[in-house]
Amino acid sequence: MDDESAPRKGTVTQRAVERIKAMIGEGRLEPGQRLPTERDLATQLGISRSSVREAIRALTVMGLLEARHGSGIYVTRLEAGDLLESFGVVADLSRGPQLVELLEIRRVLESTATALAAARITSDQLAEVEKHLAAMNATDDPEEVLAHDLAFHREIAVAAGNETMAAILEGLSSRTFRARVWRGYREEGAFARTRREHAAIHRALAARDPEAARAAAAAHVGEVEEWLRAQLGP
Amino acid sequence: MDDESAPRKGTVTQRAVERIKAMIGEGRLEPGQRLPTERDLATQLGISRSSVREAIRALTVMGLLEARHGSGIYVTRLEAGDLLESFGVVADLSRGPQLVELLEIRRVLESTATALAAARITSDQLAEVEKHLAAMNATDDPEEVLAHDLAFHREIAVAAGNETMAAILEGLSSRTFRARVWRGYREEGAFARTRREHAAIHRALAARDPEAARAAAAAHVGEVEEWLRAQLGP
DNA sequence: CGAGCGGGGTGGTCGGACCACTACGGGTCG
DNA sequence: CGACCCGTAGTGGTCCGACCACCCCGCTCG
Repeated sequence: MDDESAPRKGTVTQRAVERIKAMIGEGRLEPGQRLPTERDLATQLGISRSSVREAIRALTVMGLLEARHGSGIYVTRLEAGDLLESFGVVADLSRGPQLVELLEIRRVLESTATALAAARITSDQLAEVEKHLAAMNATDDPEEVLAHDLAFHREIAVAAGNETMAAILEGLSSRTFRARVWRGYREEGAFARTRREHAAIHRALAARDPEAARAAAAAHVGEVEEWLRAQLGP
Repeated sequence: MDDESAPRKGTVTQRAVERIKAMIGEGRLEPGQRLPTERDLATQLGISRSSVREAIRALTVMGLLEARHGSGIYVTRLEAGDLLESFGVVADLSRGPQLVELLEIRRVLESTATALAAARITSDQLAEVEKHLAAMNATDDPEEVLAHDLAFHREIAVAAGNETMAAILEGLSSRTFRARVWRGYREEGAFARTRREHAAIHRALAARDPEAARAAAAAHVGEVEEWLRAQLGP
């Protein structure tokens, strides 16, 4: 005796996923709100706890829910960062030509974000960018350089004012992704060139020059892109 | 007595996810390959079948695995379409300002893709685009118009030659997403304008003019973007 | 009044049973 | 001889009940 006429399509778990997703989509479940117990959900949906758990697992991976051991299940803030967290696996698992495609996308988005940032960045944010730029140039530890490199671009993406774009770029620049590509790249004397490119980006930001910023960012990513393309060619 | 030193961090299921993901990342599991049965995997990983199932569910949502009832579990082709399938939920669940951000991203990517398509599109692909353009203008059924509209842009994205970008745009144009935004948009006499914009895009493609194509696509998405921004403002 | 310590409730894991479906092969019929 | 049908073994899908690990909150005791 269900409260609703149960759709007969798909597996039980899939139906549960759709129903919970719909509840969130319709606003019946607010961000941050706590869901009923797994056991209660099982009763309400008329399915077993195992199936409920799989549905929750699926929604957790999608970034809609968050399970806290011993506490309960909660709806995430539903912000870009939450929903695009799993986007990074694409970058981590892509290979060959697909890596070039990803860099092409990153070039487009990164140049746009940098241009927007040039027009909107605040003094505080600019200071933060400069901090990472200096730290990047002050050390030779590849790990630390990479960390500040990531932070450098992340700060710029945030300054662009489009959180969703920043989240996507975050995924496209995930640690393992860049580590994989740059391992070979950096060994070809690209270190100095990278510094110059970063300096150029910073200069354009400080000058509040969107066009220069767009060009500098596109060139920066384009360098890596071209190198990768050459690696795959022959 | 495990075969490997088991990392002690995180839940059992999460560890299983990481291990299987790593196997795929390292190439030990090829695309299309069949995995051991859930029962065997449980034994090999030293965990219960329930946990294995949750791990598989997670990897399925990520687009890495595909479970076929009665047959087995298989690695997907690992192409952009598989991995970005769940990307659409972002578009379906975003609201308010986040919708504008998504349209901003779509404008950037769509204009780039259309420009690339103008340079690379084949005669066959162009004919396909024209087919959807004609079909779109030949009917008044909103459902059918929307379907051909989607196909129109999808064909262009494919012609751009970047499958990953096409997959992202596919998610950014998901059926429910556009239906939600356009419900109001279309009612404001935007129907005719949309036709003109589509015609302009097609003209630029036929003329193999990337710059014109970029501008037409940017204007097309920008129209909706501005309308949505205005809706949210006051 | 505060720190420590429980206990109840939550998600996490486990094992085993059964169901639904697919794939494959042997048997049958034309 | 070949195409078809059907049974069966094996797979993922679902369910159940038990127990574990952890968090939160209130109670107690110093």
